[in-house]
Amino acid sequence: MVSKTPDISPEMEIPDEISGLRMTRQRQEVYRTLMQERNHPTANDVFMRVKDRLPHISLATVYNCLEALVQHGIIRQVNFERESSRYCPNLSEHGHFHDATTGVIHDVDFKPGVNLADVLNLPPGALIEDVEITLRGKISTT
Amino acid sequence: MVSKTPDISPEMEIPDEISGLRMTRQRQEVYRTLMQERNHPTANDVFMRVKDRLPHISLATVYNCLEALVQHGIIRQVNFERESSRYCPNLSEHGHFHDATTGVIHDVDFKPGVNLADVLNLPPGALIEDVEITLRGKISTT
DNA sequence: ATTATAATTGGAATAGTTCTTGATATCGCT
DNA sequence: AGCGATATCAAGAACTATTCCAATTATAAT
Repeated sequence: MVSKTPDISPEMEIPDEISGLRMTRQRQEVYRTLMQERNHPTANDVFMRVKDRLPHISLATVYNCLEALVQHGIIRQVNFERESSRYCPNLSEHGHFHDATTGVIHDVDFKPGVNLADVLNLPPGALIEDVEITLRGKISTT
Repeated sequence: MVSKTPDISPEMEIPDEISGLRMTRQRQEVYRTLMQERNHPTANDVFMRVKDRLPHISLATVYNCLEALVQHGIIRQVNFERESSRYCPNLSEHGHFHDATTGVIHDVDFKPGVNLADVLNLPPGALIEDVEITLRGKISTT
């Protein structure tokens, strides 16, 4: 993984509120799962994982929690082609490299000092609000 | 639109075969539609448009045609978030800027000489096979 | 405590896309 | 041209990820 964020233990305290979002038990567990599983899990992955700790949670709730977390800028939603959305708690602006052989998704940071507007011919007046950079390919081990 | 490609008239000849793909009547019309409608139409948009010329065509066939064209590198499939896939015949490596106010999608070219590997911290050994760059934002008219 | 608001659940509904099956068309060969 | 093999098409059913809905439960505010 190119980009790192501090590890969170299974028992880590998660505050009652993050950026104005009330952290209910369900949201805490969803968020904790994302912090532990750094492999860009899908909503269903999260669901299965969280069920260990909250056996009564529903998939709809996981979707609700994920959406709330995304809405409040606490996590990011990542889409690959038409596959299920994936979620990651890495908030730094970054892209993703999808290794076609292993299926692993690697976070990809910008090199320091790089500005998208320097690299792309944007339409005049364009104000970027969100960037999604997705690469697919192989990793040569040789 | 930042990037341009030659216009194609409604009656334009389309060869019997493009890059090894047999161009059936249906594929021709689907392809022709994409060449005329440069607004990144969805499969359904294409379907409705093609029906004028081939009233018996089915949506499934449009999907089949689009997939065949994508598979053979004749067109590109573009995804925004979880919306319907869109298709474009602009083969040059480029990204897309989605204007949140108007809904218009602008092609965005790289500035000349830009290499992705110069800009991103790729995982070691990464061989990029496909790039998808999607920007969302507004265009200030002031 | 009581009321109001927000969150959760489970299941039903939706949308986009893919799959299936049988019919049609096209290709390669004689 | 005829014939079998292969590819394509059409129509609708099926599938999957996600969202919606209505009822219940939890939390916050007074």
